[in-house]
This record gives sequence, C-alpha cells and structure tokens, in this order.
Amino acid sequence: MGFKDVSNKVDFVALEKEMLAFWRETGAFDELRRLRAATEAEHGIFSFIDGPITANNPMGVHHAWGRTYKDLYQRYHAMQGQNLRWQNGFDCQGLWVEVNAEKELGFTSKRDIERMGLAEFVRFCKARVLRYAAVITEQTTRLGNWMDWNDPAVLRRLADLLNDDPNQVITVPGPHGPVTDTVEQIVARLGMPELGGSYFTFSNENNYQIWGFLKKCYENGWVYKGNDVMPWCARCGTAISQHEIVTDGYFDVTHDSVFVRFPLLGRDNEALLVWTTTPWTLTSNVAAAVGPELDYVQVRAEDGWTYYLAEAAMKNSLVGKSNEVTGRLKGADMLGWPYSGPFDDLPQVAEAFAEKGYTHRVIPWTEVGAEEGTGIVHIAPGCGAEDYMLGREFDLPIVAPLDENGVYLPGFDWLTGREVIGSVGVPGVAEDIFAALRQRGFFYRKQKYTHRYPHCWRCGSELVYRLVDEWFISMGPVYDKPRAELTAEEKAASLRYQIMDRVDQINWVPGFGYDRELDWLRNMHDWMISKKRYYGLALPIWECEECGTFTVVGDEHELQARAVEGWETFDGHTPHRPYVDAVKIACPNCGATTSRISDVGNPWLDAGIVAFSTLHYRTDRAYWEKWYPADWISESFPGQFRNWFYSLLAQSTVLAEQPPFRNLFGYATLVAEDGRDMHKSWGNSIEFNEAAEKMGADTMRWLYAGCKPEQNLLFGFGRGDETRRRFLIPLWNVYAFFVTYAKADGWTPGEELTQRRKESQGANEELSSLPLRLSPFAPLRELPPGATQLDYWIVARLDETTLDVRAALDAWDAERAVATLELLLDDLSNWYVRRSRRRFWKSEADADKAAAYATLYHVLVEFVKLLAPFIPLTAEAMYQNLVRGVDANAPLSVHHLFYPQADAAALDHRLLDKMRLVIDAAALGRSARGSADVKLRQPLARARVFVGSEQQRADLQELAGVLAEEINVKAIEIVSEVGELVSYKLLPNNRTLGPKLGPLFPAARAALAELDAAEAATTLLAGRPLELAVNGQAVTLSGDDVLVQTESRGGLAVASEKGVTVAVDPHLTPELVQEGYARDLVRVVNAMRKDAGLDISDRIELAYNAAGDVAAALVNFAGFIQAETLATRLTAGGLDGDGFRQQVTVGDAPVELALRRV
RNA sequence: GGGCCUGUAGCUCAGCCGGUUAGAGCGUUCCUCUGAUAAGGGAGAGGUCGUUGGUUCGAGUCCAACCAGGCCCA
Repeated sequence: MGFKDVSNKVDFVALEKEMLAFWRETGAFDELRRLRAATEAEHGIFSFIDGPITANNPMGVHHAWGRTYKDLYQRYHAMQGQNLRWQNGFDCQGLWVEVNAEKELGFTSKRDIERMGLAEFVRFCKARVLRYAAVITEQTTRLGNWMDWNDPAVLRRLADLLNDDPNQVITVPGPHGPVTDTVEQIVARLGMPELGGSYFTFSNENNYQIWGFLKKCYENGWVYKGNDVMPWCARCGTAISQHEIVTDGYFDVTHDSVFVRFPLLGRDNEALLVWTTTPWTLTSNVAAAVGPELDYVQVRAEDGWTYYLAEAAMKNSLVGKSNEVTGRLKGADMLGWPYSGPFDDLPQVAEAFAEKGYTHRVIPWTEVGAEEGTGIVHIAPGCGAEDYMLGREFDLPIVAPLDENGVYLPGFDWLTGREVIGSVGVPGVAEDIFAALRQRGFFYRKQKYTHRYPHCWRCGSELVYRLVDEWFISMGPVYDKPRAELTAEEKAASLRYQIMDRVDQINWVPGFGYDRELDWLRNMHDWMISKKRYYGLALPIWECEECGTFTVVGDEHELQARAVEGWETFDGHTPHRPYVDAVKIACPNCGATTSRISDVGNPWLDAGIVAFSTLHYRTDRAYWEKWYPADWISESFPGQFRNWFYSLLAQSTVLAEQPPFRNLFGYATLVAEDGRDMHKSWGNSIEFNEAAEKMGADTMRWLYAGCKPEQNLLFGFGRGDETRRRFLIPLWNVYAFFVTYAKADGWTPGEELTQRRKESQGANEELSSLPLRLSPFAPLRELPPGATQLDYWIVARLDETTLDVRAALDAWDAERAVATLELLLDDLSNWYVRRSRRRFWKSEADADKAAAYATLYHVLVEFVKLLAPFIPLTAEAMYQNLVRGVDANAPLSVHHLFYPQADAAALDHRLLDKMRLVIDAAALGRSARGSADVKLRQPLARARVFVGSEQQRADLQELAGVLAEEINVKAIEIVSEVGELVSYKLLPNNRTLGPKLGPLFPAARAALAELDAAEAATTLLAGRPLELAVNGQAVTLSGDDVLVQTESRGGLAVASEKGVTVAVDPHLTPELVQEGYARDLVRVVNAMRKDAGLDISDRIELAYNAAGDVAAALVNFAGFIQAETLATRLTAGGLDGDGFRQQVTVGDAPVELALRRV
C-alpha cells in the first residue's frame, strides 16, 4: 500500500477515461445514492428539476456549459449529505422532432407524412428520440455528470423494438422488479418509479398531466378558440412563429410589386393609387389606409385618370411626364371615401361584404408613411398580421383565401384550387393576377422590388400570411395601474398577475431575470397552445360540429368514461395521434358525437408540466409535496423567459398556486472564440465529442464554471489551452511534486491523519453504526510539532478559501468560487511549495520535514474535496491515489465525502495579512530589480522597505529573512520615512478643491506646481497648512487638499504599490559578483545533471576550466557549489576518462565543466 | 415602428456620487526564475474611451443628436 507514481506529463483525457471506467465498474454513483438515502434524515434534501434537453440531435458544447452547472451544484449538495432525485430529462415532442424525422426520411412536404401514415410516423419520431437520448446520455456521461438515466443500450434496443412492432410484449428489469408490457407502453412509462431513469416528455404521465392542467384552465373559463393571421409555410402546412422567423428566416428577395388603381365610387375616373408587394392578397382587399397627418395630392395623370397619393410618393410612383397636381389634402380629408375593389365579383368577397353591409373604404392608420409605395396602403385582414389588427379595430370583414397548403379555397372562382406561391412545375398566381388586373382596368404599373421577406426556416419556402383557427389560454386583462393597487377580484380574473406574484417569490440569479420575466408577463398575449401538426401532445379538446360547443377531457379515466365510440381502437395506445383521434365523446350541450380537434400541443406545455409529472403529482401526493417546489433550476436565459420558465410558472400557478422553484440560475449564450455564433459553415463550430476528446471534460468544466454567467461565453480550443495551463497543470504539478517526494521518502499519512478523516467523514463500513457528521472545523488545528509559520499560513489560506467557496456556491456564484480556488492554487504552488521545497528534498527526516509532508498532504486532500464538484474526474484520480492509495478502508469515491468546512472565528487574520505583505513586498522587490536590470540570481547588498503602519513594520521585521531570500539581498532595512527612498510630487485634491475654488481652480493648480515639492510635503506631513497666492487672492491648503505622491528617485531601483515601497541597492562589489557567478554555476551544473540523466540524489565529481572572477568564485564558494550540486569533489582542470562535458558562459567568460556520477 | 442594453488596448472585459497619470486578463516583445512545473515572476510596447455638440474649474462618467451592434415587443 502506498502512493502510485505520478507523471508530471499527464494525459488528462486518458486519465478521465480511466476514472469514467472506474466509476462504471465500481457503481460509484449507485453507492452515492445509497449513502445519501441514509444521510437524508439528518441533512435533508436538495430538489433539482432538470430542464429537459431536446433529444433530437447530439448535444452541443453549449449544452455542456449548462450541464456543468447542473452537475456542479448537484454534487455540491450531495457533499453536504443531502439526498437528491438526480433525474435527467428529455424533451421529446413537437415540431423540432418532426422536422428532423422528415429530414431523416427524405420527406419534402406534409403530404409525405400522410402517405406514410400517422401511426408509423409517430412511432418513427419516438424511436428517433430514444436514439438521440442514448447519444446525449453517453455524451453527458463523458462530461463527468452523475444523473439517473437509462443505459443507452437499452434505449437503442427499445427504439429498434418500437420500429419493429410496438405491440409486442416484453419484460424489462426495473428497480422494484421486472415490468412486462407492450413496447409502446414500456417506452411511455420510462422515468416512472417502476422503471426509473430519465424522464421523457412523451410519457403517458406527462401527456395526461397536461390534460389535467388544460382541464383546470377550461373549468376556469380560460381556454378559447380564436383566430389569428399567422406567418404560414404552405409546404410544411404549418404556422411559423414570429420568433422562428426573426431568428432564421429573413432573406432579400425580389418580387414584382404592383401599383393598382382603386376607383372611387361616385367620381369619374378618380382613383386611389395603391401599391403592394403581394399581388395575391388583392383578392382579399377590404380597405385602404392613409396616414391622417400625411400630405396627399390629387394628380391628373397622362393616362386620363385622376389619382390620389402621398405627395412624397409621387416621384417613385407615377410614370410619364405630364402629370399635373390639381389639388392638395391631408390624409384625414380622405377618410371614409368608398371605392371599388379589383375582385369584388368573387363569391367569397361578395359574401363577406354582404354579411357586414360593407363597402371598401379609406381608413386611418398612423403607421402609414410615404417612403415606400404610394402612401395609401392596401389592407387585407385575411392576409396580413397588421391588416388583421386593423380589421379588428374597425370591424372590417375578413376574406381569408388560402387553405393550409397555400391553395385558394372554394369561393374564389377561377383562382380556386390554384397554389398561391407555386412550387416545382406549378406556377404561382402572380402573373394571372396581373393579367386580371389589366383586363379589369385596375392595373397601373409593375415594379421590381427587393425587400427582406420571411421564409420558412425549415424548408426555405416563402411564407404567406394566413388566417387560422388556433386554441388559446387567456392570460387575462392588463390593468392600467400598479400591481400593488389591484383588487382581489381583478387578480382572480387575470392569470398574468397571479403568475407575477409567484415570480416575486423566486430568487432570480442574475437579478435582471426577475425584471425580464415580469416584463414578459406584462406584455404577453394569450398563450397559443395549438399547432397544426402530427406528433405531439394530443390536445384534449373535443369540439361539436353541430352546436360549436367544445369540452376538455382531464385524463385517461375521464376519456374512457365519456367515450361513446372508438375506445377499442385507442385502448392500449399512448395518447398520441392517430389512435386518440378515434375516440368520440358526446357533446355535453347537444349530445351529438364529437371528435377531437386535430391539433397537437405547444411543446412548452410538455416541458412546463414536469414539476408535476416527474414528481408523481397524480399518483403519490406525499412524494410531490416532499420534492416540490424545486430548490433550484438552471437554464440558458435567452428564450426561456417566454418558454420554459414561463410555462413552469403558468402551470404551477394554475395547478398549485405556488412558485415551482425557489432559485433560478440563468446564463447567457455560448459563442465561438471569435465572438460569432457557432456555425458549421463558418468553420468555427466545435462539436461536443471533439471538445471532450481534445480538451478534456474537466478543462471544459473549469472554463465553464469560471466564466461570467450573465455574459456570452467565448468557447474554443484557445480558451481551453489557457484554462488547462492556468489551473489544471499547476494543480497536477503540486500533486506530482508531493507524490514524488513522499514516495522517495516512504512517507505516508500517520494514523492520526487517517483517524481524523474517518471521524469526520464516516467511512463506508461505519455507516450503519456511526452517526455521520460534517467534517469538523479546523481539522489541522493541531499541526504536528515542527510545523512552521508557513505551514500554519497555508492551512489558514485553505480554511479561508473553504469559507469563501462555500459562501459563493451557496449564492450560486460558481465564478467567484473558481476565482477563489485559483488564488489558493497560486499561493500553494508559487509560495508554499516553492518556499518549502528544500524541506522536502533535504536528506534528514526531522520534525520539520514531517510537518511539511503532513501539511501539504492535508491541504492537497482538502483541496481535492473542494474541487470535486467542479472537476470530478481529475479530483477523483487524485483522491484515489492520495487517500485510497494509502487507506483501503477510505470511502470508494471522493464524491462520497462531505464538503470541507472551516471555522470563520478561528481564522488567523494576522498571519494571513503578514504573509500577504511579504508576498507583495517580494513582488515589488523583483520589480525594482527588474527596473535596475539586475537579474535575480545576482545577490545584492541590501533592500530598503517602507511600510505605513507600526504593525506592518513589525511583521516585515519578523519575516525579513524570507523577503531577503526571495529577492536575493543580503539585508533588509525597514525605514519609517519614505522620503529616503523617493521624491515627492504634489497634486491638488480635485475632489475637495474643485468645489472650494471653482473657476480659480486652474490657477491654484498652477501655483501648487510652482512650489518646492519636498519642502511643501514636509510642511503638510507635519500637519501645517500651505499658504498660496492665487490671482492675488490668498488661498490656504490643508493636508486634505493636497495629495502628496511619491515617485521613484532617478537612478534608484524602486517599486511601490498600495503603501509599500521597496528599494534595492544595485551597487555590486566583487564579492557579490563572485557569489552571483557561484549561483550561475550551480544552475548550470544542475541543468547538466538533468541532461546527463542523473537521479536527484546521485552524487557527482565535478571538474572545471575557468579563469578570472569565475575561477575565484569556484574557489571561494566551493562549499556552496558542492552542497547545491551534490558534488563530492570539485577540482580545477579536466576529468579523466568518461564524463559529461559542457562549455558554458558565466558572466562574460567561457567555462568548461565536466561531471561524472560517483 | 416602440422600448431596453452595449460601444474603453490586437482580443475579452473592469472603470464608484463627474476629480490625480483610464485599468485587468489574454496575446505580443524583452528580461528573469526553475531538480514539481508543458508552469511561474518582472518590465515594455499597445488607447482620438463609437462620432459630433453641450453642461462644468474639470467629462470615459452627466445631457442631446447621430452612427454601429445586440435584445425584447409590435
């Protein structure tokens, strides 16, 4: 039993894979779950709900960012003894999945899906989800995460079986015994208690629970059927949300725009001149909008017509030379003018107008401008979003021409059955519309027009705007008064305000999340929950064709009870199309047989219900009450305020009248290292697998955990290299240093160290008998005899760091935790280990050495525990060697331990301040040497140091030896008068003098500059005021009014910062020069030893040929050189026989050196 | 179109209630340390603080307009 060798040339990626294999083989995660089930009684639970990741494609490096936070905080809380659910989640339904399934199947339109058959298509989508769930599970495992998820091999097998025959009956193992069911039902029960593993939003439980939510909304009267004009893709046969267009959909295209005349009724040859880029919408023209404040003109044109149009639009709109302005008017003057439309003969148009007793007329719209078109805007409420809004405002008729495939509906005469946009081999209607306009005398002219036009982000088709029926949940009114003044009735009538009250109860990190969510809730429209697609939540709405009544079904039992036909078809299937569509129920109003609406649900319903469905709300209310609300959730900010966060909040508010989570941690967007979005085509995209293989998971995690969450994260291999170099390599080096010497010395932690650990952690076998406690305070309160101030200091630094890291993680501030841990490593590596090196490599095994080992071991082990949630794989590797390598009874994994604690009251601040002062002074000393251009190996006679307080002078005096060694001077002189080291400079204190002097200020500043600085400084430092004559006025300046600054005196090597000033004396004597040469020689010889492949402890014979001061140094400092190079003999002249020889330069002189092992 | 945010070194970002000579990290150049270190330390170069105007003794900071980019809403 003992430490294993540690190479300082570590392959982190290979190491990570070893640890992953170790976890797999030992069942370390299952063991942790058992341990935490046992510690729950004492330490409670930490409830985390995993925001479901879409199981649609492999995960990306941006997911790894979020998943790092999730794993970090879960591990941190598990290390406090808390029990967790650990459940991973997959988002499984909706358009994203359909789109990718279509791509995989090579489909080009919605018709292809119908040809395949809905049942088979839905099954295909589910299988695809299972396959990518397997991929993402493997990737997240590689990232080092511990979660409760399914074996990827099982998921793949289920996918195969599902595609093979979903009705075959299989038996699979579950945590409480085998489960037998059809493949379709086994898949639908994944994540349930009897099967365990990840939750899947396509599960029966998830779908039926949403039914329950919708039922409650329905009972509250919030569900309604509405319509809207939506951007629509005719090829995909679906509405495209505004958001989808904004993200991906606008491209420049050139269309034939057209100028049309709308003849005014009751006037001869007078017409409105109107312009449109979408000629097909002219069939649905209802009104013409003008800007009421805009200037319009009446123009007699050369074609004989008299046109009305905006004055500013004349140049762009009219053709010909002899157009004559015959009148001027405001838009407001034209309101109400009736006109005839170009396609009033179409049956649909005639019918819609007749119903409302309406004729085309001019309406006002403040948005109308004259920059484009004619300043008179064609309004078709059935074909445009803004048109629709205006239509509602003015109660206009609606002429909706298109079906879901972009084909003209019946009632449009010669257009009926025509595709509006056209497709391969099928022309659109634009040319025919132009021809009809010409024939009817409405055509004025065409114009090519290039504009940004929305396209389908999936298939690239141009979108049309189409009037559609959709289903909504009402968000309730927005009241025009502060929230605090709302009455209970007003609140009860408005879901949005009820949700806002939940938002108040949540801790949002970063804080601006709170404002963003409230802003969204204030502005959001009713929630559109329907989508005209195939694979997704079957909306449980049955609508009566006879009387128009609709009803909502709350769960599967209610469905069965109310079914009047089709239950046999559905029985045994999941609530997906097409089977659920077979079930008919009786209309509660008229008794007619009704069918389910064909729409599927908005996928955010699926994700937002998980606070209920995964916590067994319907089946085990006690369990739900235990784990709800979640203590913490985390997701990327952009989008989620209106998506997952919103959906969780809305559903929780309705179902439980509680916030679904207590703390929300959000983070920004991951972009490439060049600051741009990652795009495959831009060549700046990095796939997760590639990153993990090249960079290593822990490097990624440390990078992620350390970045500012509210800012976009720049991710790439450069940042990865930097992260590894800054933290992981130095950490490993300290560890390798310790192990190397501990092995060489045969040192192992003493009984009292392992015993203390056992007491604090509770080793596995003691679980049943010993009460577990968190690790005790100040475990190294009693350092071994022989411990030095340095040992006490690094332990104090460890404790200080422990306190700070805990505080940071408790506030969800991983960034600060990382920064704190990096500072500890810096102090450990660049001060403690560097200053302690000789204690480890000296040959005598005394108390000093034992103390050094005990201290460094303790700090390393605790450090590893602190790091475990951040870099779980590297920490595990170090733990296995440092702890389990010497104690077979230690807990299996570092992740089974408790997180370190420290006692804030016991922290030795005096010691910490003292050492920090020396560290800072040493840095200044090195800086001062650098400015005098004297290298560190050259000893200097003395350094003088000024510090402000008595305490600091005493501290420095005490540690003067350390400082002298660090900056390689023979003596440290502590001075109480900074003037000995520097010269003074006087600056006005603008803050006090500005307000006091006002305009006199510049002159006073000039006068101050004229004074003798040293003399004035002396006066001020003595507490006396300065008298100045400024522009004939006497001005008195007190000590507060003048800033006395110091500058290094010319020629002196001085550096100064934060009240500490260090000056080194650069003067060299021959003795100092020789000693410098001696140190050069030691350095050179030791380098030769390394090159010659000698062991650290090998003794050598050393011979030289040198002259002058170098030769003198070899004689005068022979003892020093021999001791430092382990040379038993040092002789002038050559070395007989074989030896390792080298010609080097010391000072300016050539030296020949030869050495040989003895 | 409305609202909000951002613009500071080659890159990523700090910069308080307006106040001294605008900082840090990375990169870069030079120097240096090193028998744990593929690390570390020091110094230098690098800035019209988006533009223009204003307020003020004094503006990166406050005000106005504009330019560029982003986000949210329409």
